[in-house]
Amino acid sequence: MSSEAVSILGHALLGLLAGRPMSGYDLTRTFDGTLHFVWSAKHAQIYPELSRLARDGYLIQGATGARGRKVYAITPSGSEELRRWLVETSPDRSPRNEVLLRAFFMWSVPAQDARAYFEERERVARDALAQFESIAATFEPKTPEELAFRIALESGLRLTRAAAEWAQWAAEQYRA
Amino acid sequence: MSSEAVSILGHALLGLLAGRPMSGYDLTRTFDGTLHFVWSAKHAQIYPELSRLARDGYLIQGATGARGRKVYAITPSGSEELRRWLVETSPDRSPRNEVLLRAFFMWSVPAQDARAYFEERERVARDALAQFESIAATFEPKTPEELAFRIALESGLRLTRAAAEWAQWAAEQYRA
DNA sequence: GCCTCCATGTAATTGGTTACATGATTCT
DNA sequence: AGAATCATGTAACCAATTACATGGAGGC
Repeated sequence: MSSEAVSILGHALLGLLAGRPMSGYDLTRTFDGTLHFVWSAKHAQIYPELSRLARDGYLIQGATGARGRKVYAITPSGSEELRRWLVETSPDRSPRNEVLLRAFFMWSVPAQDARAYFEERERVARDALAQFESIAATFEPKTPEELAFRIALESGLRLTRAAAEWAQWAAEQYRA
Repeated sequence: MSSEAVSILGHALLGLLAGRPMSGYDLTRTFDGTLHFVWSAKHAQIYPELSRLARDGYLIQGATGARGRKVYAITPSGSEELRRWLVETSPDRSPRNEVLLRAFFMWSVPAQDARAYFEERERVARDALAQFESIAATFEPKTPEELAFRIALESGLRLTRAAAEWAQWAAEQYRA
């Protein structure tokens, strides 16, 4: 077992596999797709982490399929570790925000360049917002998993809308 | 000179030193204070990065003061690199969001625990919001630097308010 | 004299990305 | 036959945190 501490990525993998058994390849595509705006991970980080979680008893690896495909499933010990993380610990990471960091230093460039920066930020936010809105328009959650997805989507809608409005307001502060 | 690529932290240091010359110790305290919600860095990362920036000609180190204090100032080459970063490149980091990642997996715990999670998120957001509001109440920007700070603060106000409202809404979705 | 804060640095480790490397299956 | 996709893994490197290590200056 040799239980080492589980990283955030490890917990993310447990969370995804709590839904259904998947391979490293499937998980990699999930990070590229659904989870793109939430967390990211490359296969080079995922495969070794799966090995570790299996070694420590949080996952079991089923029979190897075609093309060497390895499907992992969560164990009771893995479910318990996921639960413990979700209900007994809190997020404490100070989230780094590069958009805001740059905003801090915009006084050092011509007002015209600063304005262009915030206008571009607004455009990017409005594009993302349109994407979120089109998903939300046709999505009616029916399962607990789908409700959780809808809640995450709602965060995207609200925070991205706020970000777009902020960027617009900021651009106006640099008007000549 | 040996110009290597400058990291985001390197650009953050250039941005701070564009305001006024400072020591590594001063910069460390700035990351702990004003920049706490925007970017973080420990002295163990800052000191070697300052050496690198000085080696590559972006900074110059003035005379060593009391207790070995080393004050760095930005050079014309450093100012140009800061400008280039701000106006000719864009933020591309996919921001990781642990709060949202956990929300994704909340279907797997009892509704009561999920509700408690979002209620706690709301509390944390409202506390931060109150802090931002009290700063904003008495702050009237007079210099370009202060305007940039006010714009960053406005982001804090708007995004944190949206986060609090989202968390409240999410908690309601898990009502019995 | 002792405590706190100022001040700098390195070493060890973890987390994450890019690059390297290989091979099977399916589609055209 | 060739291309795209499925599928896994390792090595090298960069970014970031934690721990280790040292010493000066000022206040009590």
